[in-house]
Amino acid sequence: MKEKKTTPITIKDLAKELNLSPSTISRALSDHPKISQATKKLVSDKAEQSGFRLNAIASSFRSKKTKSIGIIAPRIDIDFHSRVISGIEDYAYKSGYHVIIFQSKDSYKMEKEILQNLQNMMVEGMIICLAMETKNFDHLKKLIKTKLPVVFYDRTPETFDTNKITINDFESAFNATEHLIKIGCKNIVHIAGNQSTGIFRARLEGYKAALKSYHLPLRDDHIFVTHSLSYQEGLTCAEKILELNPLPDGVFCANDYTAASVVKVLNKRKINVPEQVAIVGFSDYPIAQIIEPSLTTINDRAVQMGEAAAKMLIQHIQDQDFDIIDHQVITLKTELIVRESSTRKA
Amino acid sequence: MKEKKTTPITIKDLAKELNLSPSTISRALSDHPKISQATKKLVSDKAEQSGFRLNAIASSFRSKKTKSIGIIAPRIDIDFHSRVISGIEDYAYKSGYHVIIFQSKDSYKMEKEILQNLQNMMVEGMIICLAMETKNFDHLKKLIKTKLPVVFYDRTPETFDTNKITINDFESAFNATEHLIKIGCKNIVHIAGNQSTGIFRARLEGYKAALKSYHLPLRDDHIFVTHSLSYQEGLTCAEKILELNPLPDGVFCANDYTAASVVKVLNKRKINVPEQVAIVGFSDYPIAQIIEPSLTTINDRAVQMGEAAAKMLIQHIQDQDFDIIDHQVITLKTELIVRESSTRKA
DNA sequence: TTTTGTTAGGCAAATGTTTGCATTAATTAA
DNA sequence: TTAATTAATGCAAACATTTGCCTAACAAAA
Repeated sequence: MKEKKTTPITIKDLAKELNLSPSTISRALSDHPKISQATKKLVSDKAEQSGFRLNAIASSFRSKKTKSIGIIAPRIDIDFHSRVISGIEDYAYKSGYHVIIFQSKDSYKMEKEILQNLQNMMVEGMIICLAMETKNFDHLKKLIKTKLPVVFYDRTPETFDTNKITINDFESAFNATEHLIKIGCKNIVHIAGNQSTGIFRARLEGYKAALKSYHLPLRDDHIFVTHSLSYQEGLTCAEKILELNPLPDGVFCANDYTAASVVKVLNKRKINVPEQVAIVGFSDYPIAQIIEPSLTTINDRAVQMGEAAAKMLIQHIQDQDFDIIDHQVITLKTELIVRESSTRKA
Repeated sequence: MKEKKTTPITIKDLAKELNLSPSTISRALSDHPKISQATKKLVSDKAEQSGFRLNAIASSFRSKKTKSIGIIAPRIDIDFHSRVISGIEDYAYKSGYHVIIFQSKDSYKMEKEILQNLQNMMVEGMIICLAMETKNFDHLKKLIKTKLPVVFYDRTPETFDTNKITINDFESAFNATEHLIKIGCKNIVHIAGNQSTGIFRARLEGYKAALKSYHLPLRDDHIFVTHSLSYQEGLTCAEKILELNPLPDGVFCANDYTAASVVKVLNKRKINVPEQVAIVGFSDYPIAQIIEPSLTTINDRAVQMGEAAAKMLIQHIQDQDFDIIDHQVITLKTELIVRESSTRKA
């Protein structure tokens, strides 16, 4: 029953068959300039015809180039991350790299463990979004000291300088809040994300700054801090918002899940969105277009963020000129997408 | 400016320092029974203290075990796939494997190309969801002939037998339709997926079978076949449904995006869901809970599908007993989740 | 004492490719 | 004709680890 494992054809086999040396085969296969066109054709034809495949492991072993990059994301079944990763994979594939993906599940322990694995695997670079639990950055600093190219996205280290791709969360939040003010809101609530994470602090600050700059009062009971901006937490916040007196006339949420929850609860209570309460979310998740009324939100450029991260990383891997760069920070433009939830009749 | 590249510590270095042979170090590190506890401790302490890391590439090269599995999905920024992949990664990680991910973008050409790459990389197994374009299965048959363990999920080959994990699309669709019938619908429309794909054909058949088994007439103009079940296509279908005379009293959609579109359009036209038209979707995407009214749908077990695929694959990789198995098919139970869009007042 | 067995570890080959350097053949300049 | 140059290819080492087989040392059995 047991079939004999067919041993794969190697470069040596080809060499023997063609009466050439292994080195010539190797060079012909990688289009080396010192090999004649005739020989190259000979080799590639033979390779094709005999079903030869280059052993990538042996090749990596010898050349020290694995053509692989590691990704650590908190999880991949979240719209934002799956889009970033899609962008990374796209760009990487076009550049001849492949991606190895791990989920930290927002655990510090996992993050450290994965980092170890990835280094053993000799990836040529890494793209990382920090786990929420991560407060100690020693493992990351140590990693960077090894000179392995690393790029962080979205949730990035704050206590030291490194390569990052982010959006301007402060400004985006400012714009979102300003938009509410401009359509006439005077009493604006914010549903905030976990304050141990920089981007959510920045969004809160942006909200505050907008109020301040328009001389609107800042009320503590207008800020609702959640743990993970989940749909569930959004529902609870919405209930609490309804108890506020007077009822706010605008809500800026740090993501679209919570914003959608608020819309839903207000709809149920027959409170008109946007006339009575206008709502702005963050991230432009698919639901933003689908819910009724459709949701004004911030396009957070997830796919582009992935592409930019991959591009930056691969430049650092390949380009000599980048050796001189200590670290690089790219901030992507965001865009306020105005939809029904903040469009009041004139 | 250029820092000297610190050469990594190898097994040989450890051997020299401890006056042991490389083979002993290797065995100690992998907990070989023939090495004494004392030596193991010595070695692992020294390894720890000196920052040694085992070169996984060299190890793979020699042992022919890469501990990696390849995934080919149409895309990863779609809820269903990102959840499946999350399930795969989870299970694989626990079992000591890592995953390399590629997106075929539903292109046949890409699929073939990726397959080549993956084989060169010497992954120990592959998990594949077919590209929509793929009609010719030669590349896959050839792959399977190499004895490399492969598991397909969701969109699986139909012209030959192989390892698969699917749900019972026919039965799920039957149940969904039956549910509509049982709440009193007599005039049910189906929004179908691309009919070149087996699972969408099966869903259509399930719909038809349910009508038949309840002696309801089957009308051609009640079936709307879409290209990719997108939100946009859902909107167009919904408009066409409104032109039907009489207006249908139930809609079964092959996914939640189109279902959400229909809900949205009907809401806009002030047609009451579920009283006038009841709606059932498929897949239990996050939006299903968020839209108003919330959507009755089929839980398609995406995460479990990923876990099951990884489990099956890893068994085939590791377990001698599986050599005797030619192919294996697992069909997961689905679940009808009844929500507001099909709950009529008694 | 000799034989047998056991335990812990060493030797050296093997893995498939790449690459610096050497070599050969062919061409050109002198 | 010969030296110098160029083009095309070969040689052999190197990469870090694993593994089949061998051996030394010691203990137990005969």
